[in-house]
Amino acid sequence: MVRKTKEEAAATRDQLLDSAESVFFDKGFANTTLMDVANHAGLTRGAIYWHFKNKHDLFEAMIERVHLPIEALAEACADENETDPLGKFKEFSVQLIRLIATDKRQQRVFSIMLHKFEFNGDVTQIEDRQKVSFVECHDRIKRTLKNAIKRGQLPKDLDLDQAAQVKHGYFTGIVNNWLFYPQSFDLNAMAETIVENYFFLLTNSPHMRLSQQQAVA
Amino acid sequence: MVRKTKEEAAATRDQLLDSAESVFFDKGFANTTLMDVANHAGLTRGAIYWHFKNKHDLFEAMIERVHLPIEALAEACADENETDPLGKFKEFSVQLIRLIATDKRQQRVFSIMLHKFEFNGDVTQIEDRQKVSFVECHDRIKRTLKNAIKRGQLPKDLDLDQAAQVKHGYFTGIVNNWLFYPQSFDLNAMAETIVENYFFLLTNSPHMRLSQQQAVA
DNA sequence: AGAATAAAACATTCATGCATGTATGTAAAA
DNA sequence: TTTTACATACATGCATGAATGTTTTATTCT
Repeated sequence: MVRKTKEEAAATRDQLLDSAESVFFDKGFANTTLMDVANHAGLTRGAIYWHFKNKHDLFEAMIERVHLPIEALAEACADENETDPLGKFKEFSVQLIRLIATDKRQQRVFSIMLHKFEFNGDVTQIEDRQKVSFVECHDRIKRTLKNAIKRGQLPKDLDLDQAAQVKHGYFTGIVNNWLFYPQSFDLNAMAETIVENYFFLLTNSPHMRLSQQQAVA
Repeated sequence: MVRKTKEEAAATRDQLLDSAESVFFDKGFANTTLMDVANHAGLTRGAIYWHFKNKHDLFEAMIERVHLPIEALAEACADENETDPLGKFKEFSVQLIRLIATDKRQQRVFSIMLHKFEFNGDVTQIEDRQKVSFVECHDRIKRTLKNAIKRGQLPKDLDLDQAAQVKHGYFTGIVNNWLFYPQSFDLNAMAETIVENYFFLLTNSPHMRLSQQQAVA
């Protein structure tokens, strides 16, 4: 039983990615063998080396599979022509938290990224990719907030950079903690409150505004 | 040149811990060899196996060295007899961020914990230790806030659990992001603003309060 | 249309290197 | 003389990557 058709081959590839998610989540990235992944899929290492260049290539493919659709959603919030950027942003933020809180696949992949994978000196490709996402995310938030200011939804002297930094840190921090210790609180139930608190800061906190000197400069 | 005196042996142990910090930070935990650590210290693996049980034991010792003093400071904030718990808490929070922002050793160790080490199924000891710290930290924050409420520094209907969760997530999230990408913003400069924003939420955000039903129950 | 050929989609086998743990050696301190 | 504080040497296992094998599908030639 070799040489499947194109669709069967694609299914095999997905199987391998599913296995990678499962095994990386259970054993951690560095600690899992490609044989582990292959066995879990009922295949051999030969299949992995056919579909992917190596272990890191497999990892990147696994990340991309869940990362791309989320990025598309986030990008929609940052659209200049969006007439309710703040509302859209708020809605997206709650949805994303809820998604992570309920979808097993998202939980596994995010958990792997945050707690079951380590950055080491020689594999800069993955770290670089993460940094690009990091910067893009920060930029997207800033564009969204800028549009919200333009449309009078947020104060004009809002410190955009800080607001973006706080949003990114605050949200990922809470998700990070929950993924590390899911029993510690109910993420799904807290989703709205978490988001509301951030937007409360945006509109009300004097510490989120540009200082006089910064505003002048 | 063997058989040093007690003090020299202790110095060797510290050297090994220093090397571990440096090499783990550069190459990641899983990717570094005990020979790497030994070589960096100008010693051999024999020295490591004398002072530590194995690689994980070395790791835990490295963590404890920076963890213990910080925990002691945090515990002081949670003291019931503290007359200004909120002020102490705020001061400590700023100091901790500043410490991480300026002290190279703290940066390395925290960075290793957050980005250069992964949890794998078989080594539950380290993960369990982290979870204990996690719960202790959460409990400490709650005790501190409770004392602050008792002394009229915070509203009585503050949602303690949520406030603790937000604090932990928000702070570690921002530090996490900065350690991952230090060039992205100036953590030291932002320290006070970060903290002020959290305390603004504590005293002003309606979403940080217990809902009527929760308050009754 | 049927045969021949190529190429896809894996499985199997092989060679290599390297990290770990342990066992043993050794010199100085107690 | 024993024990400490390491260094050196050894045995083991295992994961990787590449090489080769195998079968079926797709393509081309006649």
